[in-house]
Amino acid sequence: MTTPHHNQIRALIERLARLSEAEDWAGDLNPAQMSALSYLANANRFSRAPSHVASFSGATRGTVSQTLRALERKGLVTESRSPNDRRSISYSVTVEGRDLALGAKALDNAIGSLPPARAQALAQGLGDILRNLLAARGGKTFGICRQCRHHERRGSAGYCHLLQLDLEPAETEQICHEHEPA
Amino acid sequence: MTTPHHNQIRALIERLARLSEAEDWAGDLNPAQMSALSYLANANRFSRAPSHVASFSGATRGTVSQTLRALERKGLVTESRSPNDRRSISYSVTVEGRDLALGAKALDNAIGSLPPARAQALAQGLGDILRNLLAARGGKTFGICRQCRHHERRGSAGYCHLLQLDLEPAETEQICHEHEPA
DNA sequence: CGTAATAGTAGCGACTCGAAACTATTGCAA
DNA sequence: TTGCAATAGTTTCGAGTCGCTACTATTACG
Repeated sequence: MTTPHHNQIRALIERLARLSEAEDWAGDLNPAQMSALSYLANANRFSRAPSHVASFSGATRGTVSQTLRALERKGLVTESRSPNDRRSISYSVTVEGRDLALGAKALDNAIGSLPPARAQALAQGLGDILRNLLAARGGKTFGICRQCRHHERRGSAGYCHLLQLDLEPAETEQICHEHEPA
Repeated sequence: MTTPHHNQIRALIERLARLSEAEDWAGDLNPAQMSALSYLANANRFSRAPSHVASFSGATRGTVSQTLRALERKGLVTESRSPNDRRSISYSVTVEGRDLALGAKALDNAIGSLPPARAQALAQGLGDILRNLLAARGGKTFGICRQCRHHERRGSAGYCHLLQLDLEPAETEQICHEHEPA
């Protein structure tokens, strides 16, 4: 029993994303690459493996593997194997990659014209939808470290009770694949 | 001057769309095909040409041409050439295509769980963003006939002052490529 | 009339997509 | 300790998207 409103909102979300992605092509990247690059630029050091990107984007590991190779060929990310677990790989974003990932897009400007109160309501509503969707499909939340159940604030820095690790101030603002809502 | 909030909202929109599109693949259609099919299922008889789909989705005519051929091979749309202008083509959605296009998606359920007031605010905010974005890139609005500047209501039916045509009741609820906000 | 604009198509190369089959490493249990 | 299962990532495949450029057909207009 979905009212016309639900279809309308879904249509809006998908059309906005499609128009926004049409812009990515101009910058020598396609949407999947931009999405992966943007994720890597905001993820902490425990969350930059191909499988994390796959889980975040809803794609398979095989597809993500190719996307990351494409990004590496373009000099936007570099791969580094872990000494602990020699199966796993962590990708780092280069300076060029960071510039590309953090650049402002036309959609940002369109959002920026909104009154702050409306933007606030929008962020909340979209956040609710995302949580509902992830709950339904059993996906991870990929939230910000600082807002995690396992996070303990220590001044400007922090501590993760799950990994039992001290966290630098910058790390507490990054995306973590272990994130769980408080 | 984009505040962190703008990036966050854009990230939410793109992630929601990406997760939603990941579902389309399961149903033998890819996101571009589903988007085109969904558009055609809701567009009026003046707005079902390849160039209209291209303008709506932000893709090129060449790309859309191939997408529509794929949909035709799958028996979801049929092409019909116009007797008036023999250059132009109008696509119609078959019964199978309509079932596929109008089926509910997981994202709809996630949206359906929102309180009506929040859903209302969401639809307004997203609509504002879309209008801003289209104004910036000079795109058409592709709104609903009934909400157009050229529309005159005549009982349950209507009249278009631009095309100087009588409109059947069902047509006044469809998407029109000539749509201009009131 | 002829030239310009419009509508759509064809072919190219790079890439995504899922699926399935594959290698290499690590974990665990008998 | 040995052996099997789970995990992490890659490879290959075919279908299809993507922008791009070059192309045909039709229509509009000066």
